[in-house]
Amino acid sequence: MSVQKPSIPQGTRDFGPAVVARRNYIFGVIRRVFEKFGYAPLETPTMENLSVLTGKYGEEGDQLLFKVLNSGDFLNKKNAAVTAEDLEAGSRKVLPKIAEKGLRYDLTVPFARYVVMNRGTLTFPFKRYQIQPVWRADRPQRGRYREFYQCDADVVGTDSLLCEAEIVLMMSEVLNTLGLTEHTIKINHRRVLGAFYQALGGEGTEVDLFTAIDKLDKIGQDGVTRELLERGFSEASVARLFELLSVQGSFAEKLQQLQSAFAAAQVPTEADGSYKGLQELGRVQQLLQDFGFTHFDHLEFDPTLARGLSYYTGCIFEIKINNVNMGSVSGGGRYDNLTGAFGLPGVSGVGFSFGVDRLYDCLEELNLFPEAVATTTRCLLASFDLENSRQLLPILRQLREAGVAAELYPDEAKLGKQFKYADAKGIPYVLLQGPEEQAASQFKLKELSTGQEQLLGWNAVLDALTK
RNA sequence: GUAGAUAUAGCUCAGCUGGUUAGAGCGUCGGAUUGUGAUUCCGAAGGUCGUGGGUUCGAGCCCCAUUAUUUACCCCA
Repeated sequence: MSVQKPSIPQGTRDFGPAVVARRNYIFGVIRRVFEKFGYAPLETPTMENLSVLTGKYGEEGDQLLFKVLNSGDFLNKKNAAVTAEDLEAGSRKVLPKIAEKGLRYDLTVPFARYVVMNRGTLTFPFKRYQIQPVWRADRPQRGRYREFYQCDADVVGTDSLLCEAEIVLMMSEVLNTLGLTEHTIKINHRRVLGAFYQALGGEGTEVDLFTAIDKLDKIGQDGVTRELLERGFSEASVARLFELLSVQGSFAEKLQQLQSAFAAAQVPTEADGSYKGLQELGRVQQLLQDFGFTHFDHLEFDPTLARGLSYYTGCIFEIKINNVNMGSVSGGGRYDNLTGAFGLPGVSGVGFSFGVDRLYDCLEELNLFPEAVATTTRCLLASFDLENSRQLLPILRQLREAGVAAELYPDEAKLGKQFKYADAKGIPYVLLQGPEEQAASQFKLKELSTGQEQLLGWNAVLDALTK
């Protein structure tokens, strides 16, 4: 039998020790911010029933679900789960009979399911964060993986715009703590997009309009124009749209300009004469100001921001790192009827998600990972021979009892090899006690970064390693 | 699903219009140094050139197929 080359599935990765340490650093920053804002941790199963997942992400999303094959021989003649007629009818008919579970596609839908299942025991408003991997059967490419981590924070059970404001605060704090200062937090409102659609007089479909608008910064005005004309919008409407989108200036100025533009286009208002989308965006900005938010230069009202997920109904968010060519590292928004699909209507939720894998790629490209964090071992005990190793074992124990991460080189090897090992692993100290030191009842401690060696008594060694 | 690119040592890559025994850097291992890493010097191991077929006196190089990887579109974190 020939030896096969090992491999891992497309779009998945191994994470070596150094990478895990740096990923944990990112997780730690995000977790601390979430907890500081009062969010509690939640974990849900890797697998959900397909009935929970399907139909929540649109037709494309359903195709990107990883399905888990049922156990058992479903083609067995007796008690066959799949009949000849099923096979005749095609995969649509066969699939539900051979797969009833799937890997989670995001963290929001499992969260909604959890809320509905536990509604009796939860205290509302319920704030939860969740840091777990999700899977998508996508074509991998730059910044896109088939298995990746999301870090979600969501609130359900309140309409308060304070939640939206706090999302901006959390986004800003995480990015600044990580050193990703060249970022833009983009915010828009689904009802603003809706108003655009109304201002154009009801041609085409909302979805076509929104997905086209969303691409503006990517394919430019010409590209968007071409796409809209193909989708049945008139040239006059497209011209009108770009007039509306051309608003300039500060957050407040853009709101003001759109207010007048919508009125001029006779877009219907709420009973109180306002446009809800614009009004809510204004309130969020006001709340941030009252809180003392200081990074308004990184917050942008972007009327072209659309985002694909169809369930957003209020504010929508997205983060772009400006000095790295990478898709968005975070996104989110409000959904008025999050739990409706599971039989609990009228519960509003708002939340957002960080993509750790993309954040990692950004930090690496910009060289923003702090030094250190690499190895856990602080001190390597080097030995001269087996007898010496035996004598070092109690020393090893005492170091560990003192809380010093320490290891003894397990094989009989030359000192050079042992030092090389420490160096390669990033271990800062090497401790040894050969015949010379033993005679003097002392130890030799070498700090690899400086190359300095000291002859020390046991207490001094402990001092040096625990300080 | 659509389109392009790539595949040569553990890693990153050279390899001329097709011509002897396929190279470099890094890494690994050994030695210079049987009590000292990162630095220096010397040496060694390591390749069915992704796989299968074809053209040719001769193929890492040309042609066809196939697989894998990767980039872009769609969509998204």
